[in-house]
Amino acid sequence: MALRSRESTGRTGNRTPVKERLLHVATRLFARHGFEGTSVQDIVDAAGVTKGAMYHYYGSKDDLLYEVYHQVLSMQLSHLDEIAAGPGTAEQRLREAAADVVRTSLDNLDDMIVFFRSLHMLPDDKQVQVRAERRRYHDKFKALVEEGVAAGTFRADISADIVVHYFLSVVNQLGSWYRPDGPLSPAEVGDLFTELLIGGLATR
Amino acid sequence: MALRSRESTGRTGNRTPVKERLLHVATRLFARHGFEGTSVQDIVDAAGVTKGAMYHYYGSKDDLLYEVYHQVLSMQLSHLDEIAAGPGTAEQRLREAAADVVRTSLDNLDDMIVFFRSLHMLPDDKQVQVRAERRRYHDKFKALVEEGVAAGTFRADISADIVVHYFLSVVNQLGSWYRPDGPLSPAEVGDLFTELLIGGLATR
DNA sequence: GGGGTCATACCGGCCAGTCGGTCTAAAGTT
DNA sequence: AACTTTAGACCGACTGGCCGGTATGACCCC
Repeated sequence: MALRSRESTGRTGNRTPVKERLLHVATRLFARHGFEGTSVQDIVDAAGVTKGAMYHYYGSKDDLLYEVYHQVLSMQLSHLDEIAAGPGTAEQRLREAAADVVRTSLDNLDDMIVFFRSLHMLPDDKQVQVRAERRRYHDKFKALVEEGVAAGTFRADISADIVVHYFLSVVNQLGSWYRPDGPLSPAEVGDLFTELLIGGLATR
Repeated sequence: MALRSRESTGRTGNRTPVKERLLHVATRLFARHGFEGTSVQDIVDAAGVTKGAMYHYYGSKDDLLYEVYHQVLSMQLSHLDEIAAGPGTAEQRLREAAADVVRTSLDNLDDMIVFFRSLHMLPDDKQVQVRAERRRYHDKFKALVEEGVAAGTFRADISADIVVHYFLSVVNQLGSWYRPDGPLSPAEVGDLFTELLIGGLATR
């Protein structure tokens, strides 16, 4: 053996670093078979390494799961920060934010599937962290809605909290019905859902 | 031993039949800890019986899970059938249907939590059955939307399929944020969400 | 005395995590 | 320039525990 053709890990022609490769295949497997339905052995097999490698980079199987959450959450939160602080009326920025969160979720469908299905498998302390991040997103989104209400653009008889729960539910469930090979692109779905949201919010 | 104080299963003063009690505690535990996070031992302990009892009434752990789905789905489908066939305009009936599905879901929150989180744990054949039932619900709901579009009440530029996915997502996610001890009753949430849906659908 | 209703003991399999070890390449050392 | 040391990257056999499911038989009511 030992024909390890330099360039680090060989076997298949896969050249992405082991650590990221592990996270990637783990996300995929978690999405397909669930967290509990995926053994560590499955993951390392799919990544073309062994358990030693995985436990070298990650402290536990839970760690891997946490990384999935952290990655997608921090990405979406930074998007929202940027949009909320940008120019435009409250309605314009809410439209952007809504379309963006749908689009990015559809672009990372596997992460979303894992997200809404396996949160409860995390150990309590990490679960608290995730919920806190999620809450920050929720509140930021809510602030946008409240701005629109204050401006008279949106109806005031439905609390912003409920509206946000309403719309983020739609986002979190994307993975349960959307098929990438279907007729609608992520951007199209984003636009349609944004329309439905704004329509429901608009004052008559 | 053998101080079984008649009245069937004794230990605690619980008098509901064992079979239903098992399903009930199983639902509760599945909702709290997930399907895979709940062992058969946990279930029978909580029900105050032993494994012998459980495997007497149910063929497997999966069976228990399937019962949860079947129960809530058939209930909601029969509701929808009745509403759709009832009197009123398309909009009126859609309002009723939307409010009802939210209300009944909130009244059976544990079932909903299990529902959207553990479907993938079912063996393939049962999963197919559940999806078929779900599809019937989806299609019936969709027909209502299409009726409203045909009548000119709802906008025609958003496909009914997307609208149904949109709203049922909201329903399926209820378990992830609603707290029974919160400020809103199930009926209130139903009304608010119905408003948001109809508003988004209405022609301008 | 037979059918329904459970209890108890037990098995085989899987699975997260561990641990000692190997390989390699860069960093000192002389 | 050869030689040693060190540290990171990764391997893979092993284990201890849990978990779904089964086999067998006791108890009770008709």
